[in-house]
Amino acid sequence: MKATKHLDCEHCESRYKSIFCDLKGEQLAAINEHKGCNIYKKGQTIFSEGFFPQGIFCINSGKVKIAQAGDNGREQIMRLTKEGDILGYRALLSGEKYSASAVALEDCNVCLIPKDIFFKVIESETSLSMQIMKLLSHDLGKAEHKITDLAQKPVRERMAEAILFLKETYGTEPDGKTLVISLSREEIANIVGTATETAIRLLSEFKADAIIELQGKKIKIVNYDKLLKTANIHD
Amino acid sequence: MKATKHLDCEHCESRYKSIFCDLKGEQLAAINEHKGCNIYKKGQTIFSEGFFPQGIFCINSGKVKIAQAGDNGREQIMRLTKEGDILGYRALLSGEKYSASAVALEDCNVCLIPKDIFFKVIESETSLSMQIMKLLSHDLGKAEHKITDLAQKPVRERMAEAILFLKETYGTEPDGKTLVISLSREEIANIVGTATETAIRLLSEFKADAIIELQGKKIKIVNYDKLLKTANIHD
DNA sequence: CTAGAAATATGATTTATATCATGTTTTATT
DNA sequence: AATAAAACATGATATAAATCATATTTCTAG
Repeated sequence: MKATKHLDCEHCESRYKSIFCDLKGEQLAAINEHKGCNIYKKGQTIFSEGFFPQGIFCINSGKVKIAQAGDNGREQIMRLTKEGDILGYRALLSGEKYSASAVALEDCNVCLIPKDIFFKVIESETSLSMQIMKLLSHDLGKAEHKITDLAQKPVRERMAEAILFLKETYGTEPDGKTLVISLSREEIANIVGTATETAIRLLSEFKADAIIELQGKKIKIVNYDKLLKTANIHD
Repeated sequence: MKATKHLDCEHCESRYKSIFCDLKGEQLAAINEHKGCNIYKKGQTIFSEGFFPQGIFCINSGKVKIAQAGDNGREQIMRLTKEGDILGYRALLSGEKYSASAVALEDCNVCLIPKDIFFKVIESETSLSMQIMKLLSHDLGKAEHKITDLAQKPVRERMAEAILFLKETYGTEPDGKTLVISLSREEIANIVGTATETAIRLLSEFKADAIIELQGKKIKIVNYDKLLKTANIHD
């Protein structure tokens, strides 16, 4: 982690996509003045499970994974985030320790808003509270869906769903097929909730079934319909 | 479902344990005036997955399960609630359809606050927003923990954890050991995320291991330490 | 009070998936 | 460029847990 030149909130491209999109004037100025900006290199930890939050992080650029460590040490990836997303709000708002760690998947520019400033702004701006409630309840919906999946769906379906999720979250290259995000097989396994070998095997199977193509860590979806069918999603 | 006599919010015992505990005066009056009170018999559905919420439910008395239907029709129980808890806020706040159904586990007294009243009160009362954010982020933390559990822990450990969870949620009879809540084996399986037969077998095993005693649907924890150890919980 | 239907229990069998083992390729480091 | 280390790949095997099958008990409705 390394401090970097101050990124101005008012003209921050990422802000428009964030929960702070409606903020202006005094409140925006307060955040802008007190926040700190840092660069995290790929692989660096932004915050760690078990610690108390000191504020809330805004991602200006870069991708981040939020993962929980299971008993056996194996990580479970809960969420993947990108520019415009905020990090660490769950723990901050519930008054608990971080229940997961945030690790940069690539070089990131991240700002930290101190907690007292954040709470002050929340109190004076009802629309922000609403945005956060919306965000939290959406997250909760996703999490609950994942619970049902894990409890009921076979790994193959979950793998297909995970690939769709990666496409949805980070999009594709101009060809509309190759996923922008590059993850290790182990990380993919930790999204799906399976053993690394199983994940590798399934990806090979999908390739053999002409659903995807693989080169290195890059995944190209060559038969979207079949992938969708494999995921077995209803509604 | 059957309308019942109006329950007065101001003197509602359950309210003190709820997110509405700090409300008073005008806002409380508004809710009190516009809400409806209903009785749900055991087994009746309070709201159903896939529908848009019309308001928020307050449980005055009774226990309720919140469950999601998986593809195969099998239910996954997400949460269990009791008097003082509110229901249906996730969908209402995210602006989505209900992602789960709520079913009475016993006869319940439930009030419904229309959504426009609810939103009006939220806007005029910052502390309520904070309460809701706290509630949502706590729920989210629980859900994420469950995801890691499902992905990584064996059924036996999850079953032990589920029994501890039932004790924590609904408490015990005066003996301090017998769980107050009675669930079918199938429902227990749907909390743990396993097949009904497996749940039955595990309960029999726990009994054979002198961890619990069983009579009918009643579960008595006779060796709490061993149960805790079986659940294999750290921190 | 009895018949039928659920729910519970338990055994036998199958199957999905984890684990173990080993080889190959890719990536990082000196 | 050479060597080590990590990531990837794939086969063989083990095993946890699902499914299938069939009693038995408990609940429910007439």
